[in-house]
Order: sequence, then structure tokens, then C-alpha cells
Amino acid sequence: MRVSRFFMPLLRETPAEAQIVSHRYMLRAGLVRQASAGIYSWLPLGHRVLRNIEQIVREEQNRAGAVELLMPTLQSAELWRESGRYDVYGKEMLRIKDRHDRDLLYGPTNEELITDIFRGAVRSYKDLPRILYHIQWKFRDEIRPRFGVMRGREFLMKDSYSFDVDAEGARRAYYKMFVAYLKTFARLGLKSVPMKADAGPIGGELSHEFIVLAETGESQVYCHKDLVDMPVPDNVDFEGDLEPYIRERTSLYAATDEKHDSEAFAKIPADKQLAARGIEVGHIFYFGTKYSKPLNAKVAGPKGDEVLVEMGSYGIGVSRLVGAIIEASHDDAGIIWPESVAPFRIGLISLKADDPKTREVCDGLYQKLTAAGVEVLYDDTDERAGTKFSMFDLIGLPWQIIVGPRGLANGQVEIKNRKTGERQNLSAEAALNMFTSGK
RNA sequence: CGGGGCGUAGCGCAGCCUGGUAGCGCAUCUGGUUUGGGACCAGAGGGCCGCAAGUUCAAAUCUUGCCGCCCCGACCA
Repeated sequence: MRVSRFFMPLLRETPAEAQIVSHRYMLRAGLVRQASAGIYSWLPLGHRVLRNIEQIVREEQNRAGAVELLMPTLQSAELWRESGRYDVYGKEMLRIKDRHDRDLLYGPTNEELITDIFRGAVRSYKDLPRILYHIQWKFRDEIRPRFGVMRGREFLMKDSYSFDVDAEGARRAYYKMFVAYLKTFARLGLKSVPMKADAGPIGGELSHEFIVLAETGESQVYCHKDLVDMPVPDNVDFEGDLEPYIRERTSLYAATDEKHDSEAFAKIPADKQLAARGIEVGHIFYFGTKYSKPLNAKVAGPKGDEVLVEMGSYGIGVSRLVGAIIEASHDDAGIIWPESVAPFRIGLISLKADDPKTREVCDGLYQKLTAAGVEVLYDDTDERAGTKFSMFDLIGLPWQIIVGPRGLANGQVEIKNRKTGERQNLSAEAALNMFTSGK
């Protein structure tokens, strides 16, 4: 993509409403624009990041054996009356009436709907287990939206729902999602720590929050230090025994403020105690028959008896993750995207767009990199060098290829790593090679 | 929802107290000089001063109501 044709409105100054760093950078780098309180338009750069995150989440769900579908944003109130939550949910739920005066709602979550789909389609225990998920926009009419996309009212969420014939099966599903989450967040360049959590209004017994440590996090969290850098399970057989992975992590103390037990925390060796701020990026629940019972979701069991299905639900805040990643990865100059989610891998910076030699080398690099499937944002505008450097540091692409007459006089272009600040000079061919080989 | 604050050019702000018909910086456009870390000079365009009503000869400024947004708290992926 050429900057001259892209749509990337950058802000030199920080809008007054943005308080935390991720919100400031998201506005300045042209990732989002606020439409109204807690509701955002995703501009091209932000949209690319959102899609990249979504795709990683999807791949890890699929790998764990979950099956994707898509449910609507608007739901009928009837189902919610059936589960008893229509009156319980409170003002967070946006209620709407259609032209026939029927009650609708903009889904804050999808337990009812998925259970309805399930009960209408599944009759036998032989159809179990299943984990279904979708990635869809949700709306929760938060009393006070804040921190940009981190606590919006409208947000993109991946939510999975597991169906099993018994509690033992449900536990296996829970473990699958637990491990899938560890892998997902690691691929997003985040260090996540699962913490014992409150099941909240969704209800249930087994529940963990996945927390990303960040100074500006909303929640106060406490955990054993070893959890932070614990290696993520590799080559996982999701049909095998996952319990060791879970035990490894749940045997060490980790809890959010609400569940914090200061006595248990005090038993951790002093040098291993970690009290920090964190951002909740995922939440998993096992809630048994809480919804299958009122909605009468039953299957025929092996002995011909009817059994209520055991369920769990598993959420990841996809749009929140954009903010969380920035909170965890930035510096004074701007965002530092992990390669896995970066909107482009490389920023190709032409320092002198009207210099024939510079343009020739840039055009060549752009063409060859693009042809090789490398995503490049090519700044072919005639902005001043300093402006371009600042812009590219702000938008945080992992790599910059800097091309100007001065370097070309020695037959060289410069490569800068945004994260480390490391620079190297090499020929254009070598630079091309560096990004196209092994890809 | 309780408490606090703010709505003036695309962004950041001044002007409001003490009414006289709008200004600064950045951005944008034109011309020139510059050109490897957010250049300089000269000029130009851009505003129902959040909306409505009221007071007044006269309202960005005073009064009332409404709307929007932000911050702190209780609540949450």
C-alpha cells in the first residue's frame, strides 16, 4: 500500500479526551475514531490490526477443535425471558423495539441463542461433545465507557460455548479452551496469566480470567512471579490429557483483586510475590446446566435417559486486545506492534520522493516485496524526512526500510527495527532477501 | 446513577469574570527558500462560539432548559 493512496489520518496533537496511552496512540495513529461514547469506527490501520487479531484467535480456536458459526447481533427478548435473564440483566442490556412493538435486544452475550440453536438440532449424546464459537460485535451499555476501546460499549468478542454430556466432559472442554487461550495470547505477543476469577452474573463454578500485565491495567492482580514467564505449551494434543498444563498454572497463586487472599499470597516467597496491574483479555466459565435447564436443552444419554447438557462459555475481548497490546508494547515515540498483528510488516520510507534514483530503488523494493507477499506500507509522499520518521515510529510497524540519496551513494539502504532501534546498512538486494527468504 | 469538569476552525487552546459581533499555535491551500529526525518566509481559505429560549439597543460572554463529551466512584469481555 502506498501512503499516497492510503487513508491514515494521523494526529500530531493528542486529543483531550484520551487519558491512557493506548487510547492516545490509537487516535493519533489513526486506528480508530470515536463515533459516540464507547462506540468507535475502525479506520484502515486499526481495522487491519483487528482482523489480524481475530484471525489468530480463530486459528487457535479451530486448532483446539472449536467450530465457528455466526449469530446475529440482535436477539429476541423471548429467549431471554425463557432463561430468566431478561429482567435480571439490568440496564447494561440495550433493549430495542421493532415496528411491531416486539422486544428485541442487542446481544451482550449469546448463551441463550446458542443453547436454542443447540437444543433444536441435537438429540443424542453421540452428537457431543461440541464447542461452538463466533466472533461478533456485542453491546453492553456500560455506565461509564472509558479508556477508548478497552472499555467500549460496543466491542468485538470471540465467545465459545461448550456442550457435554457430563461434568467430566465439560471439564475437558474447559481445559481445551484454557490451553487454547495460553497459545492465543502468546501468539499475539502478550504474556498472559490465568487467574482465579469471580464467575459474575454469568454464573458457574470453574472460572479463570486471563490477565495481561500492564502498568495501566484496570485490575489489581496478585500472583506468583513464575507464572509470568512460564513457557507456553507446544505441540499440544487437544484430544490428549491436558490436565498437566492446567495444574502447572493453577498450583501457583494467582488472583484478581476480588478473589485475592492475602494470607495465601503471603505464603509465596517474598522475592516471588508479584502485585501488579492487569488487563482482562479473556474469561472462561464452566456453568453446568445453568442455561440448559431453563431452556430445556437435553440429549438422550447412553442408557436411554434424558440428560441436561453441561455447558461452559469462553470469551476473548478481540477489540479490547488492540488496546491491551498497545498498553503492553509501546514507547515514547509510539506503538510497537508485534509482528503477528502489525497492520503492515514493513514501512518503506522514501526520503526523497522526487529523486529518480531513490524512487527507482523504492519502487523496485515495493514491487518485489509485495509480489513476495510481504505487507509493505510505502511512503512515497514528499513529506520531509523528519516527519516521516516520526510518523512511522508512531504507527509502530515492526520494520522500516529507509531509502535516501545519502545511503544510495554507497549503494545502501537502512533497515531499522522499531522495537530494538537497531539499524543496519545493506544493499537493497540484501534487504529484499532479508524479508523474503524463509517466508 | 452520585460528585467534578468541558463544549469556540480538522487538532490543541485563549477570549467569558467586567456584553460591543472572534483570536493564537499546529494542520490545510498558494508562491518562494529549504531538505537524513515533526523546516523557514510571505500570503490565503476555513467558525450557526453544542442546541434552544430568555434578558438587552447589542450575547461566545449574563440567565434557564436541553444535548454531547471527559474525569473520579459504584459495575464489567
